[in-house]
Amino acid sequence: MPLLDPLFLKLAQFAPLSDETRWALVEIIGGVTHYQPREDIVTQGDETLRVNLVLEGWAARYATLPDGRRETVAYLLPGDLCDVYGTMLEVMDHSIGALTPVTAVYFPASSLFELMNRDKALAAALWWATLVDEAILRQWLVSLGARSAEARLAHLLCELLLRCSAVGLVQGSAFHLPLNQQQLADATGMSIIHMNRTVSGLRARGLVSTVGGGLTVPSFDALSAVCDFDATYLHQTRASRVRASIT
Amino acid sequence: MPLLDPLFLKLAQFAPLSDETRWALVEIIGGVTHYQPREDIVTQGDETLRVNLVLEGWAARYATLPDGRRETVAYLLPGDLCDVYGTMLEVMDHSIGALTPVTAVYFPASSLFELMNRDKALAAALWWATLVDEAILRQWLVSLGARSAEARLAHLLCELLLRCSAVGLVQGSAFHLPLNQQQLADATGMSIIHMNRTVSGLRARGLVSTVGGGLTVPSFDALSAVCDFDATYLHQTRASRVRASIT
DNA sequence: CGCTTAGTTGACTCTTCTCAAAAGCAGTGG
DNA sequence: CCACTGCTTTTGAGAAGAGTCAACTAAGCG
Repeated sequence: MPLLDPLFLKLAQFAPLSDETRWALVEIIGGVTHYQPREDIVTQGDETLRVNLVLEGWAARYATLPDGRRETVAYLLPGDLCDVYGTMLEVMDHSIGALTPVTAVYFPASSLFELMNRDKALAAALWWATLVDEAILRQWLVSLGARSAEARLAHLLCELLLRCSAVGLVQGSAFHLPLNQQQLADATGMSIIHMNRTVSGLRARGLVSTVGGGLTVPSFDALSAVCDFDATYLHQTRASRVRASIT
Repeated sequence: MPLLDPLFLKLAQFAPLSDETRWALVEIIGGVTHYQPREDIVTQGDETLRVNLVLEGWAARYATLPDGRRETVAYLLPGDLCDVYGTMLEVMDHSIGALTPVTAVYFPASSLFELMNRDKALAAALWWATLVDEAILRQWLVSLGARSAEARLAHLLCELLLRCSAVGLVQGSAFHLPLNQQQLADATGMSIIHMNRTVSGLRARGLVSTVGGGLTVPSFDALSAVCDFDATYLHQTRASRVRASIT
């Protein structure tokens, strides 16, 4: 079924799912929902009875600070599941909101658990996805703690390019990112003004271009050089890394 | 067995383990190892065949940058397991090193998986621990992205106080942290000099004191006020939160 | 008592933030 | 077709935060 293809493509980086598993997943879909930009998919304090899956568009995990500032701690792309094991914690300690128009489905947590109990290959693939999410979180921490503003942005773009590529969202050689500078600033811990100047810096060197909203990366290799990007932490298989290496 | 008590105390925050589970864990211990400060417990690139458990002392997950700088992305305290599901990824994408003298045991990953398959209560408790680790990672990200240096340090200290308290490492009302300023700087993305000035700032206000190495926190409440600390993300049960609320 | 490590302080530089305002760019309605 | 509006991007200037270099002090240890 094409509906869940982004998930299947993503998990195929670890191991392809069998047709039986795919059908079983389709059968336990609880519903499809559309979200507008800025709309919450899950809000801090919500109970964790559903496992959401983004199919189209971009979303973000974020925390809101007492002064109203928003800090993004993860991006969710098509194929990304939100909190497979979330029911282990009673409530969400942060929110998930749409950044662009988003189409998502959800699975009842109980149905998904039941399926994972029967289907060890699926369980392993979802563990893998959870661990990669954690590795991404660690890399973001390294970025904020130790990389310059420019390297921080470049590293983020490299990561997003590879993640998008894995789910078939990179056509040809250029990668286009549908986020505005405020959204990028929230994720990199910069003010929007500094983000603007950082973008300008990369653009002046031809590493990104800004046409029609968002950023476009013409060459992965050139960009990865400015931030010593090492893709190991994404734990993609060799096959998918080769597919991703379109520069 | 008192040996694994830190782990049992930690997991009791989610749900107490049965005696059977405790004995089963003791039986699959693969070995005990001691580490000196600066010594690696696991090194980037290592295969993930063992699951380490810290029993005494402090360790840290860290990444090394091209310029030699070290960024700490997590602290491991007594009771903390390293990468229960690590075998899902082929190699470690970062290192784990001792900060103080450390005593650790390890479980062969295969034995632990087998036990978790039989013992759903244990599996659930370890999932819980993994999810809390991820929540901590997100909070560190919020700290680095959006909090001031002073709030960053205060938030870290509040977190460590509660985590230590949960495993019985806080005696009386004062909490002592056996880390030096360089180690704290590595974890908060500051230079050691700025960490020194930040510590001085908190000390001048009586929020921490420095006697005989490391930091001591006399009052949790006073410190939590300077960083708007909200302990929800640690997902401790009410019982353990009450126990932890010694100020 | 000298050695080593950790903590402290000062001076200076550079990154990044804040405030403020202008410019570019849709979509809307007259 | 054009003014109007709201949103995003861009630019400037000054201030604050944080890093670097360098030197000095304090504390543990053989």
